[in-house]
Amino acid sequence: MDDLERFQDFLKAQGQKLTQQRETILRRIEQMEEHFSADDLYEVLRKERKGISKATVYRTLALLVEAKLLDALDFERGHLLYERAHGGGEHHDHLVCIRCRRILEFHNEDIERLQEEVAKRYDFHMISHTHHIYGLCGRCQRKERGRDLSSEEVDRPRVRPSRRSRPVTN
Amino acid sequence: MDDLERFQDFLKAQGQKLTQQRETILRRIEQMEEHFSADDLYEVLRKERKGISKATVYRTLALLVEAKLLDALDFERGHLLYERAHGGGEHHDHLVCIRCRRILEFHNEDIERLQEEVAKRYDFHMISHTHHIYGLCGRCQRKERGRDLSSEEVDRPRVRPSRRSRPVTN
DNA sequence: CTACTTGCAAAGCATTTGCACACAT
DNA sequence: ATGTGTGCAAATGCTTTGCAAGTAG
Repeated sequence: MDDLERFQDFLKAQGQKLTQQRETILRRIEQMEEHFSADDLYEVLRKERKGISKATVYRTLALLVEAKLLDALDFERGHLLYERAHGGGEHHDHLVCIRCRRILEFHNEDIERLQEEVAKRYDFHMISHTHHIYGLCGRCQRKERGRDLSSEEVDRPRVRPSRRSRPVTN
Repeated sequence: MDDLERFQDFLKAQGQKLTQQRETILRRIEQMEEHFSADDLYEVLRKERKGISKATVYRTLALLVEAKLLDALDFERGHLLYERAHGGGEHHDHLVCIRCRRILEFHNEDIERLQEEVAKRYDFHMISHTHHIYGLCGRCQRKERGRDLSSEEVDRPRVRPSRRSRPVTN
């Protein structure tokens, strides 16, 4: 059972339809890079003359998240990023390079377990979590060599966005 | 040395001024609840007839974050929340109740250590991190008793925001 | 058939910005 | 004085929505 069937089942289950646009979008997503924004996807479709509106892109992405075929991630203030869902499998978290915006994934069983304990200690029923580590990836550390890494520009990303490179928040 | 002095020093260091508005805002923040949005603060000031514009509220919050007197948090898609910075002290993370929006704080040294290891393993220079656990606080779990907790309404917060209660993303 | 979808343009929201005026130092 | 800061309103950027027309089942 592939994603398309899964999507169709999901849609049928709520009396919704598998349209041309929805199918096109699902297929195109299979070839997107790991993390993409609604606009990234819209641009790709537009360049390929698929004639799908931005509204439909947004609506379909939301459906795919509901169908658990995509996960929505929220590291960049101002817009969501999507990634293919690792089908019920292992959860993963992210290392986000604040310089080049590259995103690495990690999974650590010990951390997963410890956070369960934390939740229990607070009488908290954990449903999901996000764990983002912000910093410089290997490549960017090397580029930074010589520059002052502790300067606020890196160490304290500002809240006031610079529109070019988004700030990192806690 | 209190926050006001610290802020003044920070401002002076960059040739900026401590204005009436900035002082009023700083003082008012000391009486805000733990986590507040720019708009929460603006509303309070407006009700108290302080005559401070929204633009100034935003500009001042950004300054306070730069001055490390506030931290900006980003759990809710669409707007930032601020909290008083725990002066250089111990970092903490958050448990966010998706039902009542209450936010609890936690600190776990083991997790902190493990994530350092993860970063190292990926040749990543960690600068900051965020770790948010979403779920139901004890109070809301009890209220939920009898309802179907695994229903998508709770288990799979949708991307499509309901405008009233914001969705949770990963 | 007929309810669900789409495209378009307009609306929303939180936040930022341009500008003329006001104010700390 | 003079460079900063402020209020206002307009601009942004991403995302959602209303509505008339199109389409899947």
